[in-house]
Amino acid sequence: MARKPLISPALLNLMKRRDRHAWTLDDLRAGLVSSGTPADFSTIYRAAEKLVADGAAHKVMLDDGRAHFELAGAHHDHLHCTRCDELIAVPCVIDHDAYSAIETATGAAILDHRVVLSGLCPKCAAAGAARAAPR
Amino acid sequence: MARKPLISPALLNLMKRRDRHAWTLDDLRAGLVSSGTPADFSTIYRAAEKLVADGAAHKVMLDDGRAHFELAGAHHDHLHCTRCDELIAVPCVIDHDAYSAIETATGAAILDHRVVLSGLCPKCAAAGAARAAPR
DNA sequence: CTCGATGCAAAGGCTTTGCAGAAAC
DNA sequence: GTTTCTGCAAAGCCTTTGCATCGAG
Repeated sequence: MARKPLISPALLNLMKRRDRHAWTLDDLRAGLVSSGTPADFSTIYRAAEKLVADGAAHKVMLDDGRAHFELAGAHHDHLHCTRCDELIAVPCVIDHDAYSAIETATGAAILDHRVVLSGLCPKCAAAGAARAAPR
Repeated sequence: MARKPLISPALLNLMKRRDRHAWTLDDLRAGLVSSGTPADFSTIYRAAEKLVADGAAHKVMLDDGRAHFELAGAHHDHLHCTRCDELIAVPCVIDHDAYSAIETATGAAILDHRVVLSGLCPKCAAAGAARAAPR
């Protein structure tokens, strides 16, 4: 080894924050800046990819075409708020009976799944009930 | 109105083919070429977006960072084959009890969901059983 | 000196838009 | 003439990579 990594641990630390579950590269950079350790996109990108490769984080691609990184942990699904655009973790909603039924019926080998619910997060749903939902 | 659309109907026709469920812009262009109606990316893009806007098609973003278009129809989920890279339609695997439980528990307003199972499609699973799964 | 981490800058891949020409009315 | 579809070309947005540098061992 040759040089002590500064960004990777800073990223891990950042991603532990509870006010956000998933981070785009932009989010990560902004977070690093505000925590006093600004870094280049390429550095953040490489560090984030490394976390994914090491299994410490997951990469989720949303319909906005951007990658969202999150800490690895207990399996969960996602709720993408169409109003505030945040990605929130929710319990798994997969019906495992249907799941395995597909495998036996079709012969497919399902290794993993990814669910993204879309709608309003609790915060926006509450706000939307009073005001009016855009879009 | 002023000019008769050539590409939109050709797209719809193409997407009805049963040998493929979801189409990237590249797939669509290749399909149009082989059906004798080649078109520009921008034209295809605009026609596809129009189909989506009209509700005739859906746009699904996968982890490869590319948009996949499919005809709108009965709700279904997806299986993304990690070997042949195709996107296959499978029955819905959502547990609607868990689904609504989240809504009541968190106050979120879930409008839609998107599931992408990943693994081997039946064809590749069969092939993989004999040979050996790469990746 | 050697090797990994970092920043800068440029390249890539796919999507999206601006503009002008062509076709239907 | 007016409107809309189309192709060409260029711009954009993010992601990804090449290269030189820096710093710890």
